[in-house]
Amino acid sequence: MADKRKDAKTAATPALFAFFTEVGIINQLASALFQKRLPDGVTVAQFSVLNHLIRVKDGQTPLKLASAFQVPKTSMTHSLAELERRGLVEMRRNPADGRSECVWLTAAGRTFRDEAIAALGGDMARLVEKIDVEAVAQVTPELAKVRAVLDEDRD
Amino acid sequence: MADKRKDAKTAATPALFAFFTEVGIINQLASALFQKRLPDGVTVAQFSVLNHLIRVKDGQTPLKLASAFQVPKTSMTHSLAELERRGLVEMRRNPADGRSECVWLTAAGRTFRDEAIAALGGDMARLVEKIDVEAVAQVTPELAKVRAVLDEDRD
DNA sequence: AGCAATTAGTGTGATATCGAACTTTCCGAA
DNA sequence: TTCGGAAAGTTCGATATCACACTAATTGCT
Repeated sequence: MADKRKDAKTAATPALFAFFTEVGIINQLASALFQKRLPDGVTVAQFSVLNHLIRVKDGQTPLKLASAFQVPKTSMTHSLAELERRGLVEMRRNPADGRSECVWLTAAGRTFRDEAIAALGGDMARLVEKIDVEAVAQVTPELAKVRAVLDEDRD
Repeated sequence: MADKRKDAKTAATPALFAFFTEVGIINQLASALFQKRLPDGVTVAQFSVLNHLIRVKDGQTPLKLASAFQVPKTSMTHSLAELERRGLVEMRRNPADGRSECVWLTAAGRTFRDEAIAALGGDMARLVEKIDVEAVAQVTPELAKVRAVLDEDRD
């Protein structure tokens, strides 16, 4: 019985690996597509931060964001500095902790995010023609589950 | 009718965007996890090239690989130089075209790839406990379809 | 054959990302 | 309260990635 379970697990690994491989490729292609639509010097990474602040919540500390994105804090510092330089986010003192700051979205930041998504409209419309959106919508919750597991598993 | 179809498409865009967002996060977390298991200076990008050469076929030109990964050829040159420095791939003249070279896996390259995947064994076993692998295996073909569409759509 | 246009790859300089060491601030224990 | 350790950011140096310009080789057209 234990053997049988172990075999099932061993057999499961390639399935997981194949899954992650597909995810990786899709991400690569989608990111490249997205990158083309973003204005001049804005990175997908920078947009992702902006998007995260809207999707989840703004007012977070840089370290919290670095942890959320699983990147070193130095990288986050850099991204945030660029976003701030563009006036898309604002750094304010953390009233609860003098060591840290909080990242707040500006009105320009929210507008920028909306416009960036809108700029994808043409691509999305084209893809919708070829992709079974309903099927995609159905698998998304399963992806969210996997994401939650990975998110909880790390560190 | 036309309006209805257009509405359906407009409504589909957020669904697609949500899907890509999940894919992006999963990729980020999985890559970070993978990166930790790779020996010293090997990047996920380099491993991906190695994996691609095995999954698809070796003997391809650097430009073909750059196109496959949607990265500039200069980046691919760099990755390949590093892989060659480590003796994981081998560059040979292209008998059919004097301008280009072909990338071939070495025995060490194949071994390296297998060991890298084996090094993930512990993580995979842990994840298998928490992830519904059967569900994941079922969505993978759908991901492959999306990947194929994106792959065909570009350029 | 000869020449223009195309293609494969490299060299260079700029930016992104990263790890390690350092500064400042906070927290908890004596 | 004071001091040692932990935590948040920054600075710095190294590597990865990228865009642009260039060289070398091939292809196609006449």
